[in-house]
Amino acid sequence: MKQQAVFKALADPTRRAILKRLHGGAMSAGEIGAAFDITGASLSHHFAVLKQADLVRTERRGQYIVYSLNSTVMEDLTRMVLDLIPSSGGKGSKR
Amino acid sequence: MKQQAVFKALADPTRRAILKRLHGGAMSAGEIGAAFDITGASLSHHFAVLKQADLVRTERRGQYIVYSLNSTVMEDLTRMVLDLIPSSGGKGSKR
DNA sequence: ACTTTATTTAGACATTTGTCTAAATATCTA
DNA sequence: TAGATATTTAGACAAATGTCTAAATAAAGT
Repeated sequence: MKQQAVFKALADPTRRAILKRLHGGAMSAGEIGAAFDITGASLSHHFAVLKQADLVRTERRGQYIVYSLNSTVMEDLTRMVLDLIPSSGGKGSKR
Repeated sequence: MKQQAVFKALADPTRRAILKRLHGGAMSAGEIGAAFDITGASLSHHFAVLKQADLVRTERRGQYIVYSLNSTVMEDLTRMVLDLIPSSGGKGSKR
């Protein structure tokens, strides 16, 4: 599974901000990057990490590359976290 | 808030395993460490990271130091993650 | 008081991470 | 085709991370 990749991806504040930025819907790399004070190259690196964790999807739209949240993996994330917490009804609740 | 510290702490698989190990209740550092193939010093480092994130509590019990989950912060964690996911009723659902 | 057991601290070291600049690739438009 | 715009890739570099060994601290049992 991609558990490790997902948690690693979430460990960086810029990447968490990118995910939040995508709540409103799909955006191009440039639009997302406008909110951050780092180079496009650094942004692209963060996108790669998010993509590897399968947290975002990409689609080329002409000149642009459009990013969107992968809600499936987002749900997996919820499960992963709940699994970390006791008494959540998950595998962890070994009573 | 400790958001960054919490996500950083969760980024390491050993630390996530430690948290899971504590589901069953409080355990001494040594008991926890028995499950891992790293030195006590490395374990201690992981404990420090978890403590800084306020994910665990410590209490000296004679010769031992006993660790337990801090369920308050665990709940905060849930909120943080849900906040990362759209349409979860949190701040993110700006509609 | 000494010894043993449990845990942390200090310091070193290799690996990973986040950032940058410069160059490459892809697409659009004149 | 040439030039402009958007994004990624390659390579470098400092800082952070996870690990180790050795030494320090704390409590318990003789």
